[in-house]
Amino acid sequence: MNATVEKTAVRNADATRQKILDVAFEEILLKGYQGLRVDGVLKKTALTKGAFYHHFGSKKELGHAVIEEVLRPWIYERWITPLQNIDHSIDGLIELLKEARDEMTACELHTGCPLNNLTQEMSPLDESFRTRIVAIWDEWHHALAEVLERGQRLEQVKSSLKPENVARFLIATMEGIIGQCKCYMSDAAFYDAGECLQDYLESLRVEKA
Amino acid sequence: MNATVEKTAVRNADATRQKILDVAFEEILLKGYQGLRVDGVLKKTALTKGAFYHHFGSKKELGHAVIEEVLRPWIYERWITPLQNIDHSIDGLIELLKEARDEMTACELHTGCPLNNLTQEMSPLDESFRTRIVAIWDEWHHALAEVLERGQRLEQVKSSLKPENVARFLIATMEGIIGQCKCYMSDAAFYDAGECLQDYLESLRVEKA
DNA sequence: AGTTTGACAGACTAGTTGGTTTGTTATTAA
DNA sequence: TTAATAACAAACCAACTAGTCTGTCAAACT
Repeated sequence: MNATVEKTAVRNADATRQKILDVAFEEILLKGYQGLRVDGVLKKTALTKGAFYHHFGSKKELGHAVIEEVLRPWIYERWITPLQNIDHSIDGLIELLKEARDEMTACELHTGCPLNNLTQEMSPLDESFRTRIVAIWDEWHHALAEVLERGQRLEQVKSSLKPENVARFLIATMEGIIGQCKCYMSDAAFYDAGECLQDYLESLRVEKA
Repeated sequence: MNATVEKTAVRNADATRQKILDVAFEEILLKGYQGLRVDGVLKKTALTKGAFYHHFGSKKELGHAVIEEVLRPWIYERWITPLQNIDHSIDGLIELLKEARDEMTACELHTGCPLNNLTQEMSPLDESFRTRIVAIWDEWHHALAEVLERGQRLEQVKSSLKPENVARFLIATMEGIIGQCKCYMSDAAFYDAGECLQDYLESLRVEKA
Protein backbone atom coordinates (compact mmCIF):
# COMPACT_ATOMS: atom_id res chain seq x y z
CA MET A 1 0.00 0.00 0.00
CA ASN A 2 3.02 2.23 -0.21
CA ALA A 3 2.31 4.90 -2.79
CA THR A 4 5.89 5.05 -3.98
CA VAL A 5 5.64 1.47 -5.18
CA GLU A 6 2.85 2.36 -7.59
CA LYS A 7 4.25 5.72 -8.51
CA THR A 8 6.30 4.58 -11.49
CA ALA A 9 3.25 3.04 -13.11
CA VAL A 10 1.18 6.20 -12.88
CA ARG A 11 3.38 8.57 -14.81
CA ASN A 12 6.75 7.73 -16.26
CA ALA A 13 7.90 9.88 -19.14
CA ASP A 14 10.81 7.62 -20.08
CA ALA A 15 8.63 4.53 -20.14
CA THR A 16 6.00 6.30 -22.23
CA ARG A 17 8.55 7.44 -24.74
CA GLN A 18 10.09 4.00 -24.92
CA LYS A 19 6.70 2.36 -25.41
CA ILE A 20 6.04 4.64 -28.38
CA LEU A 21 9.45 3.80 -29.83
CA ASP A 22 8.97 0.06 -29.41
CA VAL A 23 5.53 0.01 -31.00
CA ALA A 24 6.69 2.28 -33.82
CA PHE A 25 9.59 -0.08 -34.49
CA GLU A 26 7.20 -3.01 -34.78
CA GLU A 27 4.87 -1.08 -37.03
CA ILE A 28 7.70 0.01 -39.31
CA LEU A 29 8.97 -3.55 -39.42
CA LEU A 30 5.61 -4.73 -40.66
CA LYS A 31 4.30 -1.87 -42.78
CA GLY A 32 7.31 0.31 -43.46
CA TYR A 33 7.77 3.93 -42.43
CA GLN A 34 5.28 5.13 -45.00
CA GLY A 35 2.76 2.62 -43.76
CA LEU A 36 3.34 3.65 -40.16
CA ARG A 37 0.41 5.69 -38.78
CA VAL A 38 0.79 7.94 -35.79
CA ASP A 39 -2.80 7.12 -34.87
CA GLY A 40 -1.94 3.43 -35.12
CA VAL A 41 0.88 3.77 -32.63
CA LEU A 42 -1.40 5.72 -30.32
CA LYS A 43 -4.02 3.02 -30.45
CA LYS A 44 -1.51 0.26 -29.70
CA THR A 45 0.05 2.18 -26.84
CA ALA A 46 -3.30 3.45 -25.51
CA LEU A 47 -1.87 6.95 -25.55
CA THR A 48 -3.09 10.17 -27.15
CA LYS A 49 -1.94 12.89 -29.48
CA GLY A 50 -0.95 14.99 -26.50
CA ALA A 51 1.48 12.36 -25.27
CA PHE A 52 2.93 11.72 -28.70
CA TYR A 53 3.66 15.29 -29.66
CA HIS A 54 4.98 15.97 -26.21
CA HIS A 55 7.75 13.44 -26.82
CA PHE A 56 8.24 13.79 -30.58
CA GLY A 57 8.08 16.85 -32.76
CA SER A 58 6.83 15.00 -35.81
CA LYS A 59 6.45 11.61 -37.41
CA LYS A 60 9.82 12.05 -39.07
CA GLU A 61 11.44 12.81 -35.73
CA LEU A 62 9.95 9.58 -34.43
CA GLY A 63 11.45 7.77 -37.40
CA HIS A 64 14.88 9.16 -36.63
CA ALA A 65 14.54 8.19 -32.97
CA VAL A 66 13.49 4.67 -33.89
CA ILE A 67 16.60 4.30 -36.04
CA GLU A 68 18.97 5.58 -33.40
CA GLU A 69 17.38 4.21 -30.25
CA VAL A 70 15.78 0.94 -31.32
CA LEU A 71 17.11 -0.18 -34.69
CA ARG A 72 20.77 0.51 -34.00
CA PRO A 73 20.81 -1.32 -30.64
CA TRP A 74 18.90 -4.17 -32.28
CA ILE A 75 21.55 -4.55 -34.99
CA TYR A 76 24.31 -4.37 -32.44
CA GLU A 77 22.79 -6.98 -30.19
CA ARG A 78 21.89 -9.23 -33.04
CA TRP A 79 24.81 -8.92 -35.46
CA ILE A 80 27.67 -6.68 -34.42
CA THR A 81 28.34 -7.67 -30.81
CA PRO A 82 28.29 -11.40 -31.67
CA LEU A 83 30.93 -10.66 -34.32
CA GLN A 84 33.16 -9.13 -31.70
CA ASN A 85 32.93 -12.26 -29.56
CA ILE A 86 34.16 -14.56 -32.32
CA ASP A 87 37.46 -16.29 -31.60
CA HIS A 88 37.96 -18.31 -34.77
CA SER A 89 36.84 -16.31 -37.81
CA ILE A 90 35.50 -19.01 -40.10
CA ASP A 91 34.07 -21.28 -37.43
CA GLY A 92 32.54 -18.32 -35.69
CA LEU A 93 30.90 -16.97 -38.83
CA ILE A 94 29.46 -20.36 -39.69
CA GLU A 95 28.13 -20.60 -36.17
CA LEU A 96 26.55 -17.15 -36.49
CA LEU A 97 25.00 -18.21 -39.75
CA LYS A 98 23.34 -21.16 -38.05
CA GLU A 99 22.03 -18.98 -35.25
CA ALA A 100 20.64 -16.54 -37.78
CA ARG A 101 18.88 -19.39 -39.53
CA ASP A 102 17.27 -20.48 -36.28
CA GLU A 103 16.09 -16.99 -35.42
CA MET A 104 14.80 -16.64 -38.96
CA THR A 105 12.80 -19.81 -38.78
CA ALA A 106 11.38 -18.82 -35.45
CA CYS A 107 9.92 -15.40 -36.07
CA GLU A 108 11.40 -13.22 -38.76
CA LEU A 109 10.18 -15.08 -41.81
CA HIS A 110 7.71 -12.53 -43.05
CA THR A 111 9.23 -9.43 -41.54
CA GLY A 112 12.80 -9.62 -42.83
CA CYS A 113 15.67 -7.53 -41.55
CA PRO A 114 14.48 -4.22 -40.10
CA LEU A 115 17.62 -2.44 -41.23
CA ASN A 116 17.39 -3.65 -44.78
CA ASN A 117 13.65 -3.00 -44.96
CA LEU A 118 14.11 0.61 -43.96
CA THR A 119 17.11 0.95 -46.25
CA GLN A 120 15.26 -0.17 -49.33
CA GLU A 121 12.22 1.93 -48.56
CA MET A 122 13.73 5.18 -47.35
CA SER A 123 17.13 5.54 -49.02
CA PRO A 124 15.77 7.08 -52.21
CA LEU A 125 13.08 9.04 -50.39
CA ASP A 126 14.73 10.93 -47.58
CA GLU A 127 18.35 11.86 -47.16
CA SER A 128 17.99 12.35 -43.40
CA PHE A 129 16.99 8.71 -43.11
CA ARG A 130 19.63 7.48 -45.52
CA THR A 131 22.57 9.04 -43.71
CA ARG A 132 21.46 7.58 -40.38
CA ILE A 133 20.94 4.17 -41.93
CA VAL A 134 24.19 4.11 -43.86
CA ALA A 135 26.07 4.80 -40.62
CA ILE A 136 24.76 1.55 -39.17
CA TRP A 137 25.69 -0.41 -42.28
CA ASP A 138 29.20 1.03 -42.01
CA GLU A 139 29.54 -0.03 -38.40
CA TRP A 140 28.41 -3.53 -39.29
CA HIS A 141 30.72 -3.69 -42.27
CA HIS A 142 33.62 -2.48 -40.20
CA ALA A 143 33.04 -5.07 -37.48
CA LEU A 144 32.85 -7.89 -40.03
CA ALA A 145 35.97 -6.76 -41.86
CA GLU A 146 37.74 -6.67 -38.49
CA VAL A 147 36.85 -10.31 -37.87
CA LEU A 148 38.29 -11.29 -41.22
CA GLU A 149 41.46 -9.25 -40.72
CA ARG A 150 41.94 -10.81 -37.33
CA GLY A 151 41.48 -14.21 -38.94
CA GLN A 152 44.18 -13.35 -41.43
CA ARG A 153 46.58 -12.33 -38.68
CA LEU A 154 45.89 -15.59 -36.88
CA GLU A 155 46.39 -17.48 -40.15
CA GLN A 156 42.86 -18.83 -40.12
CA VAL A 157 41.78 -16.91 -43.20
CA LYS A 158 43.46 -16.79 -46.61
CA SER A 159 45.75 -13.81 -46.78
CA SER A 160 44.98 -13.29 -50.47
CA LEU A 161 41.45 -12.00 -50.02
CA LYS A 162 40.41 -8.46 -49.21
CA PRO A 163 38.51 -8.30 -45.90
CA GLU A 164 36.62 -5.17 -46.93
CA ASN A 165 35.31 -6.78 -50.07
CA VAL A 166 34.42 -10.07 -48.45
CA ALA A 167 32.62 -8.23 -45.68
CA ARG A 168 30.52 -6.36 -48.25
CA PHE A 169 29.83 -9.59 -50.04
CA LEU A 170 28.79 -11.45 -46.91
CA ILE A 171 26.47 -8.73 -45.69
CA ALA A 172 24.87 -8.39 -49.11
CA THR A 173 24.39 -12.13 -49.36
CA MET A 174 22.89 -12.47 -45.91
CA GLU A 175 20.45 -9.68 -46.56
CA GLY A 176 19.63 -11.06 -49.97
CA ILE A 177 18.82 -14.45 -48.54
CA ILE A 178 16.66 -12.98 -45.78
CA GLY A 179 14.83 -10.96 -48.40
CA GLN A 180 14.09 -14.05 -50.41
CA CYS A 181 12.70 -15.85 -47.38
CA LYS A 182 10.40 -12.90 -46.82
CA CYS A 183 8.63 -13.30 -50.13
CA TYR A 184 8.53 -17.08 -50.07
CA MET A 185 7.30 -17.00 -46.48
CA SER A 186 9.51 -19.99 -45.93
CA ASP A 187 12.96 -20.69 -44.56
CA ALA A 188 13.69 -23.09 -47.41
CA ALA A 189 15.57 -20.38 -49.28
CA PHE A 190 17.71 -19.88 -46.21
CA TYR A 191 18.63 -23.56 -46.08
CA ASP A 192 19.23 -23.82 -49.83
CA ALA A 193 21.27 -20.67 -50.32
CA GLY A 194 22.71 -20.99 -46.84
CA GLU A 195 24.39 -24.20 -47.89
CA CYS A 196 26.24 -22.30 -50.63
CA LEU A 197 27.08 -19.49 -48.25
CA GLN A 198 28.61 -22.01 -45.88
CA ASP A 199 30.65 -23.46 -48.74
CA TYR A 200 31.85 -19.98 -49.56
CA LEU A 201 32.84 -19.35 -45.95
CA GLU A 202 34.77 -22.63 -45.95
CA SER A 203 36.59 -21.52 -49.09
CA LEU A 204 37.97 -18.55 -47.16
CA ARG A 205 39.85 -20.87 -44.83
CA VAL A 206 43.61 -21.21 -45.23
CA GLU A 207 44.59 -24.35 -47.08
CA LYS A 208 45.86 -27.00 -44.77
CA ALA A 209 49.54 -27.63 -45.42
CA MET B 1 -4.44 18.19 -92.96
CA ASN B 2 -5.95 14.73 -93.20
CA ALA B 3 -7.95 14.06 -90.06
CA THR B 4 -7.15 10.35 -90.07
CA VAL B 5 -3.49 11.12 -89.62
CA GLU B 6 -4.17 12.82 -86.31
CA LYS B 7 -6.81 10.36 -85.25
CA THR B 8 -4.55 7.98 -83.34
CA ALA B 9 -3.22 10.80 -81.23
CA VAL B 10 -6.65 12.04 -80.29
CA ARG B 11 -7.98 8.96 -78.58
CA ASN B 12 -6.14 5.71 -78.10
CA ALA B 13 -7.32 3.58 -75.22
CA ASP B 14 -4.38 1.17 -75.34
CA ALA B 15 -1.85 3.97 -75.37
CA THR B 16 -3.60 5.72 -72.49
CA ARG B 17 -3.64 2.56 -70.40
CA GLN B 18 -0.01 1.86 -71.18
CA LYS B 19 1.00 5.40 -70.27
CA ILE B 20 -0.64 4.99 -66.88
CA LEU B 21 1.14 1.68 -66.37
CA ASP B 22 4.53 3.10 -67.32
CA VAL B 23 4.25 6.12 -65.07
CA ALA B 24 2.92 3.99 -62.22
CA PHE B 25 5.90 1.66 -62.61
CA GLU B 26 8.29 4.57 -62.32
CA GLU B 27 6.49 5.97 -59.32
CA ILE B 28 6.50 2.61 -57.55
CA LEU B 29 10.17 2.22 -58.35
CA LEU B 30 10.91 5.51 -56.65
CA LYS B 31 8.39 5.72 -53.82
CA GLY B 32 7.04 2.21 -53.42
CA TYR B 33 3.45 1.09 -53.88
CA GLN B 34 2.35 2.76 -50.67
CA GLY B 35 4.02 5.97 -51.77
CA LEU B 36 2.37 5.79 -55.17
CA ARG B 37 -0.45 8.33 -55.49
CA VAL B 38 -3.21 7.98 -58.05
CA ASP B 39 -3.31 11.75 -58.29
CA GLY B 40 0.42 11.76 -58.90
CA VAL B 41 0.10 9.41 -61.84
CA LEU B 42 -2.71 11.54 -63.21
CA LYS B 43 -0.61 14.65 -62.99
CA LYS B 44 2.35 13.04 -64.75
CA THR B 45 0.19 11.58 -67.50
CA ALA B 46 -1.97 14.70 -67.84
CA LEU B 47 -5.04 12.52 -67.48
CA THR B 48 -7.99 12.67 -65.10
CA LYS B 49 -9.82 10.51 -62.62
CA GLY B 50 -12.31 9.59 -65.31
CA ALA B 51 -9.62 8.10 -67.50
CA PHE B 52 -7.95 6.27 -64.66
CA TYR B 53 -11.01 4.57 -63.24
CA HIS B 54 -12.16 3.74 -66.73
CA HIS B 55 -9.06 1.57 -67.19
CA PHE B 56 -8.47 0.39 -63.63
CA GLY B 57 -10.97 -0.55 -60.96
CA SER B 58 -8.79 0.56 -58.10
CA LYS B 59 -5.25 1.44 -57.06
CA LYS B 60 -4.68 -2.18 -56.11
CA GLU B 61 -5.80 -3.34 -59.55
CA LEU B 62 -3.29 -0.93 -61.04
CA GLY B 63 -0.63 -2.47 -58.83
CA HIS B 64 -1.43 -5.94 -60.07
CA ALA B 65 -1.39 -4.76 -63.68
CA VAL B 66 1.98 -3.08 -63.20
CA ILE B 67 3.41 -6.34 -61.86
CA GLU B 68 2.08 -8.47 -64.69
CA GLU B 69 2.39 -6.08 -67.59
CA VAL B 70 5.44 -3.98 -66.79
CA LEU B 71 7.50 -5.55 -64.05
CA ARG B 72 7.42 -9.09 -65.37
CA PRO B 73 8.45 -8.14 -68.93
CA TRP B 74 11.15 -5.91 -67.44
CA ILE B 75 12.62 -8.81 -65.46
CA TYR B 76 12.45 -11.05 -68.48
CA GLU B 77 14.17 -8.61 -70.78
CA ARG B 78 16.76 -7.70 -68.23
CA TRP B 79 17.55 -10.97 -66.47
CA ILE B 80 15.74 -14.06 -67.70
CA THR B 81 16.04 -13.86 -71.48
CA PRO B 82 19.78 -13.07 -71.29
CA LEU B 83 20.17 -16.22 -69.20
CA GLN B 84 18.59 -18.28 -71.92
CA ASN B 85 21.07 -16.95 -74.46
CA ILE B 86 24.10 -18.06 -72.50
CA ASP B 87 26.24 -20.69 -74.17
CA HIS B 88 28.96 -21.22 -71.58
CA SER B 89 27.50 -21.16 -68.07
CA ILE B 90 30.32 -19.62 -66.05
CA ASP B 91 31.63 -17.27 -68.70
CA GLY B 92 28.11 -16.22 -69.54
CA LEU B 93 27.18 -15.50 -65.94
CA ILE B 94 30.33 -13.48 -65.38
CA GLU B 95 29.53 -11.53 -68.53
CA LEU B 96 26.00 -10.89 -67.28
CA LEU B 97 27.42 -9.71 -63.99
CA LYS B 98 29.54 -7.14 -65.78
CA GLU B 99 26.59 -5.93 -67.81
CA ALA B 100 24.54 -5.60 -64.65
CA ARG B 101 27.29 -3.54 -63.09
CA ASP B 102 27.32 -1.19 -66.05
CA GLU B 103 23.56 -0.74 -66.01
CA MET B 104 23.74 -0.19 -62.28
CA THR B 105 26.36 2.48 -62.57
CA ALA B 106 24.42 4.19 -65.29
CA CYS B 107 20.99 4.66 -63.82
CA GLU B 108 19.77 2.26 -61.16
CA LEU B 109 21.96 3.36 -58.28
CA HIS B 110 19.30 4.92 -56.15
CA THR B 111 16.31 2.97 -57.40
CA GLY B 112 17.46 -0.59 -56.93
CA CYS B 113 15.76 -3.63 -58.42
CA PRO B 114 12.05 -3.01 -58.98
CA LEU B 115 11.20 -6.63 -58.26
CA ASN B 116 13.08 -6.72 -55.00
CA ASN B 117 11.75 -3.34 -53.93
CA LEU B 118 8.18 -4.45 -54.36
CA THR B 119 8.95 -7.78 -52.74
CA GLN B 120 10.33 -6.29 -49.57
CA GLU B 121 7.55 -3.74 -49.29
CA MET B 122 4.48 -5.73 -50.22
CA SER B 123 5.14 -9.36 -49.28
CA PRO B 124 4.10 -8.96 -45.66
CA LEU B 125 1.30 -6.54 -46.49
CA ASP B 126 -0.77 -8.09 -49.22
CA GLU B 127 -1.05 -11.71 -50.23
CA SER B 128 -2.41 -10.83 -53.68
CA PHE B 129 0.82 -8.97 -54.38
CA ARG B 130 3.02 -11.62 -52.84
CA THR B 131 1.72 -14.48 -54.95
CA ARG B 132 2.18 -12.50 -58.15
CA ILE B 133 5.68 -11.48 -57.15
CA VAL B 134 6.78 -14.91 -56.03
CA ALA B 135 5.79 -16.30 -59.40
CA ILE B 136 8.32 -14.04 -61.09
CA TRP B 137 11.07 -15.03 -58.65
CA ASP B 138 10.31 -18.65 -59.40
CA GLU B 139 10.62 -18.11 -63.13
CA TRP B 140 13.92 -16.35 -62.64
CA HIS B 141 15.19 -19.04 -60.30
CA HIS B 142 14.15 -21.75 -62.70
CA ALA B 143 15.94 -20.13 -65.63
CA LEU B 144 19.13 -19.70 -63.64
CA ALA B 145 19.07 -23.28 -62.36
CA GLU B 146 18.61 -24.40 -65.95
CA VAL B 147 21.78 -22.60 -67.00
CA LEU B 148 23.72 -24.31 -64.25
CA GLU B 149 22.30 -27.74 -65.05
CA ARG B 150 23.15 -27.24 -68.68
CA GLY B 151 26.65 -26.29 -67.62
CA GLN B 152 26.91 -29.51 -65.66
CA ARG B 153 25.80 -31.58 -68.65
CA LEU B 154 28.40 -29.83 -70.80
CA GLU B 155 30.99 -30.42 -68.08
CA GLN B 156 31.60 -26.71 -67.59
CA VAL B 157 30.21 -26.67 -64.05
CA LYS B 158 31.17 -28.88 -61.13
CA SER B 159 28.80 -31.82 -60.94
CA SER B 160 28.95 -31.84 -57.14
CA LEU B 161 26.92 -28.69 -56.59
CA LYS B 162 23.15 -28.36 -56.54
CA PRO B 163 21.93 -26.02 -59.28
CA GLU B 164 18.77 -25.13 -57.36
CA ASN B 165 20.74 -24.05 -54.32
CA VAL B 166 23.37 -22.16 -56.26
CA ALA B 167 20.64 -20.39 -58.22
CA ARG B 168 18.99 -19.24 -54.98
CA PHE B 169 22.34 -18.13 -53.67
CA LEU B 170 23.23 -16.17 -56.77
CA ILE B 171 19.91 -14.37 -56.97
CA ALA B 172 20.01 -13.52 -53.29
CA THR B 173 23.56 -12.23 -53.59
CA MET B 174 22.84 -10.11 -56.65
CA GLU B 175 19.83 -8.54 -55.00
CA GLY B 176 21.72 -8.04 -51.79
CA ILE B 177 24.50 -6.22 -53.57
CA ILE B 178 22.08 -4.02 -55.50
CA GLY B 179 20.35 -3.21 -52.24
CA GLN B 180 23.61 -2.11 -50.68
CA CYS B 181 24.40 0.17 -53.61
CA LYS B 182 20.99 1.77 -53.14
CA CYS B 183 21.74 3.00 -49.65
CA TYR B 184 25.34 3.98 -50.33
CA MET B 185 24.24 5.77 -53.50
CA SER B 186 27.41 4.45 -55.01
CA ASP B 187 28.45 1.56 -57.20
CA ALA B 188 31.52 0.93 -55.03
CA ALA B 189 29.69 -1.84 -53.19
CA PHE B 190 28.99 -3.48 -56.52
CA TYR B 191 32.65 -3.45 -57.47
CA ASP B 192 33.83 -4.62 -54.03
CA ALA B 193 31.32 -7.39 -53.45
CA GLY B 194 31.15 -8.11 -57.18
CA GLU B 195 34.78 -9.13 -57.06
CA CYS B 196 33.92 -11.82 -54.52
CA LEU B 197 30.89 -12.87 -56.51
CA GLN B 198 33.09 -13.34 -59.54
CA ASP B 199 35.49 -15.45 -57.48
CA TYR B 200 32.57 -17.55 -56.34
CA LEU B 201 31.39 -18.03 -59.92
CA GLU B 202 34.90 -19.11 -60.90
CA SER B 203 34.87 -21.63 -58.08
CA LEU B 204 31.89 -23.31 -59.72
CA ARG B 205 33.97 -24.18 -62.77
CA VAL B 206 35.13 -27.77 -63.23
CA GLU B 207 38.71 -28.30 -62.19
CA LYS B 208 41.04 -28.53 -65.13
CA ALA B 209 42.50 -32.04 -65.34
C1' DA C 1 0.70 25.11 1.33
C1' DG C 2 1.07 27.17 -2.83
C1' DT C 3 3.06 27.74 -7.33
C1' DT C 4 5.17 26.20 -11.34
C1' DT C 5 6.05 22.89 -14.76
C1' DG C 6 6.28 18.51 -16.99
C1' DA C 7 3.28 14.90 -18.79
C1' DC C 8 -0.25 13.98 -20.63
C1' DA C 9 -5.95 13.89 -22.54
C1' DG C 10 -8.83 14.79 -26.28
C1' DA C 11 -11.36 17.76 -29.37
C1' DC C 12 -10.38 20.04 -33.55
C1' DT C 13 -8.40 21.34 -38.24
C1' DA C 14 -6.53 21.63 -42.80
C1' DG C 15 -4.85 19.04 -46.32
C1' DT C 16 -4.64 14.67 -48.63
C1' DT C 17 -6.30 10.39 -50.81
C1' DG C 18 -8.81 6.79 -53.09
C1' DG C 19 -12.92 6.58 -55.14
C1' DT C 20 -17.77 8.18 -57.20
C1' DT C 21 -20.78 10.50 -60.18
C1' DT C 22 -22.39 13.09 -63.76
C1' DG C 23 -21.54 14.95 -68.05
C1' DT C 24 -19.23 15.27 -72.73
C1' DT C 25 -17.14 13.87 -76.95
C1' DA C 26 -15.09 10.75 -80.20
C1' DT C 27 -15.69 6.29 -82.30
C1' DT C 28 -18.25 2.51 -84.05
C1' DA C 29 -22.25 -0.31 -85.36
C1' DA C 30 -26.78 -0.36 -87.56
C1' DT D 1 -27.49 9.34 -90.67
C1' DT D 2 -28.26 7.96 -86.22
C1' DA D 3 -28.13 5.43 -82.10
C1' DA D 4 -25.13 3.23 -78.91
C1' DT D 5 -21.07 2.84 -76.57
C1' DA D 6 -16.29 3.46 -75.39
C1' DA D 7 -13.12 6.89 -73.65
C1' DC D 8 -12.53 10.16 -71.37
C1' DA D 9 -13.14 15.28 -68.27
C1' DA D 10 -13.91 17.24 -63.92
C1' DA D 11 -16.50 18.39 -59.91
C1' DC D 12 -17.44 16.15 -55.75
C1' DC D 13 -17.22 13.19 -51.45
C1' DA D 14 -16.10 10.59 -47.34
C1' DA D 15 -12.46 8.75 -44.86
C1' DC D 16 -8.12 9.39 -43.32
C1' DT D 17 -3.82 11.71 -41.45
C1' DA D 18 -0.30 14.57 -39.46
C1' DG D 19 -0.31 18.12 -36.64
C1' DT D 20 -2.48 21.92 -33.30
C1' DC D 21 -4.61 23.78 -29.32
C1' DT D 22 -6.65 24.15 -25.06
C1' DG D 23 -7.22 22.13 -20.81
C1' DT D 24 -6.13 18.94 -16.77
C1' DC D 25 -3.65 16.75 -13.32
C1' DA D 26 0.31 15.04 -10.89
C1' DA D 27 4.85 15.91 -9.19
C1' DA D 28 8.64 18.77 -8.02
C1' DC D 29 10.19 22.99 -6.21
C1' DT D 30 10.00 26.92 -2.93
